[in-house]
Amino acid sequence: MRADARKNRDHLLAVAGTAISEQGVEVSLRDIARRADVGLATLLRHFPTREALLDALLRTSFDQLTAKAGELETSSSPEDALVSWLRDCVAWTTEYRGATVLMAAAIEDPESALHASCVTLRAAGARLLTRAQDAGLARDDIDGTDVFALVAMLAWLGDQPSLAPRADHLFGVVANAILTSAGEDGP
Amino acid sequence: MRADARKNRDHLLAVAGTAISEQGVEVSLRDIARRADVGLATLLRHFPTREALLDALLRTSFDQLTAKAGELETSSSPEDALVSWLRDCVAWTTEYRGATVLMAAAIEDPESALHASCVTLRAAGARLLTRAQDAGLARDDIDGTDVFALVAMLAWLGDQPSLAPRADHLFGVVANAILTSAGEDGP
DNA sequence: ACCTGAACACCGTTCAAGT
DNA sequence: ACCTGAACACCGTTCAAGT
Repeated sequence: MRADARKNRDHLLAVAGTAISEQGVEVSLRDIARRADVGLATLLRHFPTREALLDALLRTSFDQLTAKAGELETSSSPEDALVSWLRDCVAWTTEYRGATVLMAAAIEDPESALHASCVTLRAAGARLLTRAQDAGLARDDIDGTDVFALVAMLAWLGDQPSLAPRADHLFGVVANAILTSAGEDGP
Repeated sequence: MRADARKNRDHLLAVAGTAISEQGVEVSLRDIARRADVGLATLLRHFPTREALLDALLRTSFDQLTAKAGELETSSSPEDALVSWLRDCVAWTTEYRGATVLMAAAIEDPESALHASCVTLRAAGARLLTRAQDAGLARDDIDGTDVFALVAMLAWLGDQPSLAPRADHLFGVVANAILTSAGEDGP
């Protein structure tokens, strides 16, 4: 890549990051280009779709979360590892309002630029889940996709201004549900 | 209202209903007007915002759900009443893809055309919850807004094509969580 | 190679002009 | 009263023309 192109690309990513943190992932691409003092077509040249731009922005965070899962696997109890990793995932999405919808769409669309990252993330969560299940600490009728869905639901909740105040509390309710043995219906 | 205006209004509602069931609540208003053989400005005259149109369409269903809650309060056990009503709410939203986001926004925005309907719905759910709590069958650290949020989460899940297959299963997980006594952490 | 302005087909909003 | 075409300011996409 030519030096000027690299510079444009990096600058666009920086501007896109702040624009998205301000207005959410549906921010106008034209607006990002304007704020980066660059033609809209230049943005589209570097990132042909909104998802491609998101992927470039999110990949670092995804990699960190995946790495974190690996650490927790050895450093914490199966129960603590799973719950605190889930909490990290949900907390992280608050930086990217609206990203959950894109991630949900990407998880089963191999064409999506976000697909690979989402699959990796799901696998990391699935490993922590399996570990907790093997220790008899998590219900065994759920799998990695269920955990992905539950995280997505809680992240979505945090995206809704009117319901966000309940997000922390309901995280506890859901986490508790995951850690309940399956088949035992209530008290 | 003049006869021709009434006719336009009814026709617009019918067309909007089918358009939304096909494409979700974000369908183009221009498209609805086109399919109704009416000027776009005429649609906007009857329904000044998208939410006003949604409200007119959803009010009937909301009233039915509220009435259903009243029936269940006397006809079923506190546990069955709550769970089957929640199931009805979630099932209903599959008709209106994307409506959950609008409902979440409306529940705390008194200016929204959907506000009153959402508040009524939440109150109906809250009554069923309280009844179950009084019988010692539901955790007592949640309230009507939490239930509204949980329903919204599950409805949102059904809206995501990739996660929808898990919606039924996770409904069971969440329902189970609601019916678990609070404070009792796992087995 | 890389960038860009301009044209395109869309969107929701608004309003003066018609019946 | 009610309806509507047209103008407006936006959006993302595409591409011929520039450097």
